[in-house]
Amino acid sequence: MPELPEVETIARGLAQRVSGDVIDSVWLGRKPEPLKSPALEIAAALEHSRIATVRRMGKHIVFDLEHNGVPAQAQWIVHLGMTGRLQVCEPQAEILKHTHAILKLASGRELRFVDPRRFGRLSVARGFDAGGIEPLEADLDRFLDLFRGRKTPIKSALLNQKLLRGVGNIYADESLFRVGIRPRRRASTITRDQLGKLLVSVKEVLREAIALGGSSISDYVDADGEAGFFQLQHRVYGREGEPCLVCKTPIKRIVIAGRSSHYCPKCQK
DNA sequence: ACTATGTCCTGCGAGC
DNA sequence: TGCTCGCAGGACATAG
Repeated sequence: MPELPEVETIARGLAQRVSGDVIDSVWLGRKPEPLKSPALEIAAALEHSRIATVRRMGKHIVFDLEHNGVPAQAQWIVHLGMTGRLQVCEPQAEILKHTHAILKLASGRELRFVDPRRFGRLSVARGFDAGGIEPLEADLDRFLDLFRGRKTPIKSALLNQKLLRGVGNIYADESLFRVGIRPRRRASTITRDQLGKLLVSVKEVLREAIALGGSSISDYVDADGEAGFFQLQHRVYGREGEPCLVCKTPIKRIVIAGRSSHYCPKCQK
C-alpha cells in the first residue's frame, strides 16, 4: 500500500502520538509469518523500552528506543508491505481481523499492527540500513550514478529500493509523466539533462504528496485514521483510457516487471 | 553483476 | 444473488 509519502505521513503521526511512551508488554500473533526477526527477539527488544523517536527511512518506519534515558542498541523496524497499518487506540477498541501485533503502552493505549495480506514485516535491527538513497536528499551526481549502464526500464530502476528508496508504483508513474519519459525507456539511454529533470519531478511529486497526506486508493489511512488527498492529483496512475490532462490522448496501461504502468503515449517519449 | 519472472497473501469490484 | 477472474501503494528468491 504505502510509498514514501504515505509512510512519511504515518511516521509523523506516530511520532506525535507515541513518542515518549513506554512499551509495557508485547503480544505477537502465533503465526510468526509477518516477523522478519524471531518473535522472542522482538518482544525482548520492545518490552520496557521507551519510544524515543519515530521516523521514516525509505518505506520503513523506524522506532528508536531507549532504556532509562539511554539510547538502546536495538531499533524496531516496521515495513507495511501493501496493506499494513499501525493504529493507536484504546484497549477496548475492537480488535480488527488480521491484527498481528499489539503493544500495550504505559499511557494506557495500544499500538496495533494490522495487515490482511501479510506482506508487511516486523523486525529489530542495530544501525538499520534501508539501502539506496533518499530521493528527497539526493543530489544530481548521486542520482545520475544510479542509472549509469543500466539497461533496465527506467520505471524498474525507480522502483528498485537498492538504488532509490521510497518511490513506489504510483510516484514512479507520476514522476515519469511530469518529465515526459516513457516508463519502458532503458535507463542508460536517458540524457543527463533529462535525468536531472527527472530528479526534480520525483522530488516535486513526493513533496506535494506529503503535503496532502499521501494517496488514499482503497483503504490507506494515516496514524489518525485520516485519508490522504494526493490521489486527486494523479495525472496518469489509475487513469487508463481517460484523456491525458495535457493533450487529451487516452492514457495507456502496460505491465512492466509485473506492475501496472500508466503513461501518455503522446506526451512521453 | 544485472535483468526478467514468479510467488507470497487476502479482499474487492467487475462482469457474467 | 453468487460465482470467477483480475487486480492491488511491495519485496524477495530464483533462473537465465
